[in-house]
Amino acid sequence: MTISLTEENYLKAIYTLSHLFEESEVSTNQISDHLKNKAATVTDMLKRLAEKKLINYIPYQGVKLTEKGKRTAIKVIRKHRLWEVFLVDKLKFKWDEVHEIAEQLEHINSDELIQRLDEFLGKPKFDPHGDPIPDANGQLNSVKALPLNQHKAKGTFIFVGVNEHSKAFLQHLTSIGLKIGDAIKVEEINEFDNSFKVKINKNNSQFFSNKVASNILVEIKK
Amino acid sequence: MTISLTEENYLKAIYTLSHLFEESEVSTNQISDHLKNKAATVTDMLKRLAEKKLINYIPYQGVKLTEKGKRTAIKVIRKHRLWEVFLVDKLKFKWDEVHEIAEQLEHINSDELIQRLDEFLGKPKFDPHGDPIPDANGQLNSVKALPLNQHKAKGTFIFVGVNEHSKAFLQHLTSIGLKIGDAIKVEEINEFDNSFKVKINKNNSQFFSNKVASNILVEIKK
DNA sequence: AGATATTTTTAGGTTCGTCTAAAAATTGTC
DNA sequence: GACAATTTTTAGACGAACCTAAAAATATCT
Repeated sequence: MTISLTEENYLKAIYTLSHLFEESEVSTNQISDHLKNKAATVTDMLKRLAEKKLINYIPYQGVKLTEKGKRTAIKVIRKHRLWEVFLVDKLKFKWDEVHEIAEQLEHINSDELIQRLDEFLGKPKFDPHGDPIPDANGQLNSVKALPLNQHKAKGTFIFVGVNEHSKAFLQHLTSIGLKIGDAIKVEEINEFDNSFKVKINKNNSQFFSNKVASNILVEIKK
Repeated sequence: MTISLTEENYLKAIYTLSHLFEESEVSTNQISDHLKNKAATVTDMLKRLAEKKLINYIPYQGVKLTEKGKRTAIKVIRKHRLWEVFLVDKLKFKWDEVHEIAEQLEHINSDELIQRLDEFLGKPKFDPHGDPIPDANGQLNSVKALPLNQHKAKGTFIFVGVNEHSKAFLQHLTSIGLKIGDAIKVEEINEFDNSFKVKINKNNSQFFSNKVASNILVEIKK
């Protein structure tokens, strides 16, 4: 059974949406917003994916991926993230330039290719935005870092990833001089708007709105 | 105006077929054989390509690429060959394993990607089968090497490319120990069947049927 | 609980890329 | 030059992936 490029994109969308908080059912409208398709179009596709046993679909009740659907989605995500590493590490693209190209490359079909690409890149564990890369068996580094704004106390953190992948946000981080791996020392938390005054790598003072802080994933520095 | 993956494949097919001998018109049946589609399907597509000014099409008379069509076809060929170099040089695929994957990769759409890939690979002039890679302006190294069987005299040649890209043929060449760049010394030409007795790199004696010799492109060794 | 608002599905239509069967044009032959 | 063979096009159909408009189911609000 073959899975079309479009079907792969639906599976990926369902996977992503179902993991936004804890694992949950996904509604037709959520998918339609995410993929910018009409809800009627989504319903059509959900029926076909259910036919193919890639999702469990009960009309009006939302959908969940089956094991098979989940495997397919994770494989696409693996490919996407590996290609992003290739584009940044080998072709020297900036981290805000690779998403659209990886959206195309993720659909290239060849297990051998992915295996060799993975080796060529040194079996990376994270993509350029800090997102974990599933291994060949679909295992994902499950420890999810928390957004900076959920840490309610001052302290020093390591910037390990982003929650938002838009060009605008990524370019903003670049422009203030923040990259994956940098240290972020929280010096003040403003109660009234939950904004943060921080120092990046000891010498670069910056101000983060709560919105920015909510999209910066950090680990506590040991 | 966007050109679909399918349209790109038709343009590439027309380009390839029109350059088999000297530049010539291509018939509906030639395309239908090459792409393994029915002639009726080809006719439909030719009408659409003509609409888009990618080909000149006169019913019953065959087709020719317009300048625009030619540019598009050459770009796809450039991408195909660059990706083949990537697969062989960087990912260590064998030369007989890369065609199908490159058929997919050739449709990835990003000028920036191709430019950077070209640089990453060291701006190669030939792909792993010895086919010339068009430059960014679509210029092709026009000096076409001749098949070994068209040289009617003994002498020493350099193996620079193949006329036939099937897995079976490429594996055959590998199995007899012949690779691009090797010297081929013609020691005998048999008149009755135009077969060749040769020596590869001074110590490897081989026998080439005319069919094999017709698919091996060589230059005279200086 | 009943009325209203929202979400989701159904019904019917479009374009792309394919097909088969039949008709038309071109080519080859005597 | 007429008839046969071959090539090509036309006509009509189908599945995939989208759409709009309308109907049905579910959720919300007093």
